[in-house]
Amino acid sequence: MKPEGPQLLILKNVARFINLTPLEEQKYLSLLREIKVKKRAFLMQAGDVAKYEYFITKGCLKVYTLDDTGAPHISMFAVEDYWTGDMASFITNKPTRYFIKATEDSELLGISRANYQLLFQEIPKFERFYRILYQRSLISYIKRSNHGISLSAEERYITFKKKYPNIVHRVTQKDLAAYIGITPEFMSKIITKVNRR
Amino acid sequence: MKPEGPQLLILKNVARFINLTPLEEQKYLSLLREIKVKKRAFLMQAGDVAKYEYFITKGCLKVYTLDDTGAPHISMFAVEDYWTGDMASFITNKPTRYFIKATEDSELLGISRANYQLLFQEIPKFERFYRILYQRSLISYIKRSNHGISLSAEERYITFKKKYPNIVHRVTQKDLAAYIGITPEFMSKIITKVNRR
DNA sequence: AAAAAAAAATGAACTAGTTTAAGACTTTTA
DNA sequence: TAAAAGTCTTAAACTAGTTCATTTTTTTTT
Repeated sequence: MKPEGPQLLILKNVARFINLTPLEEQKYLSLLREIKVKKRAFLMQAGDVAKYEYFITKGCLKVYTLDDTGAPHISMFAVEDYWTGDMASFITNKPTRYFIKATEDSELLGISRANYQLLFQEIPKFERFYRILYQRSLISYIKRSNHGISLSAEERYITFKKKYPNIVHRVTQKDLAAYIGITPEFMSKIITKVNRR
Repeated sequence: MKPEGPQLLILKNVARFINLTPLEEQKYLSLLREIKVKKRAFLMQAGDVAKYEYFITKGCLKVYTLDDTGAPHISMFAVEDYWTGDMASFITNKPTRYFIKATEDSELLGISRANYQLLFQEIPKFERFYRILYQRSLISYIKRSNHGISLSAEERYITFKKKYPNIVHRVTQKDLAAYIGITPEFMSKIITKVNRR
């Protein structure tokens, strides 16, 4: 049986950094599980232990925490061809503080902790794949953590818009505010101001 | 010849995630270069291409950028047993926007781009080492990028103090302010306020 | 050990971003 | 398709953090 649709997408993603033989591809796909979530459904909630790391093949999800006042802080929007999950919980087996909620009907491929570990034994090349994947994520999170601290809200909005032109229109302004780190009211003001130019 | 001092420290750091044979240890150490920098000297300046990734065996350094107003934003303090550098520049070979400056006389071990790549060929286990190292850094940068956006300056200071009790006293208040993302004046106020309790 | 330079403290006037509240608009549910 | 729930806008009063200016304290240089 030939891989298709979602499978092709994840194999292409992996092929950015490592070459797999057809046999290895089969093996890899066999370690993944297909998951579907309806809009507004949760993939994970605070208190859960993260059972999977996810690759998104369709849709959009938001990853967020709630602070002690109950206000949400979004740490990422995950769309097609992105990886997501709570790595800390996934590798330590401790409860997560994150929620992952679909903002559209979505489809994912999940790898369980057991299979993630098995993967490194069976196809050691995946150490390299994840080494490079994490290295790249690290670069962008280092940048984001600097931006969060050093840029104004307006600058952060403009940066986001430039970096993710495809995502801006797919999420609510409220969620965008929770990502940028400001109130929805101030987000509204910024957007009015920026678009006026 | 037996490894000692700085060499022992880096081998111990690596041994957290992978086991090396004595021969592999020798090979690894042969790919590293010892570097010393005096207090206030630069290891890297904006415009340079990052030639090395560094492991600190002694001292303290600050990694920072300057914004368009010339204000510094510190992205990390690197002390003994920490890894640092500008990974984006190191792997893409493009000029960095970072400065790395010693805040104390410091000693480091550096690995060049060529040797970094050679390392993965000669001792593939290092893919695993870096996979785990980057995975862990990623977890802490994701947290930091959320904190930068969602916590008040006072909360960020308290969090820093709790996480790096050994570093707080080693850096100036001004540098701490540039790390937390506030003015030195406001940092001074926060410290007075927090210590008053 | 003195002079110079940098860091820290303090305060007053300012600005970016929050809070609260209310009305208009859009999407979801029954 | 009407009602309910959530989202967006606007505005006034507020607060966290900045800016600018001055003095004191600490560190560095000679």
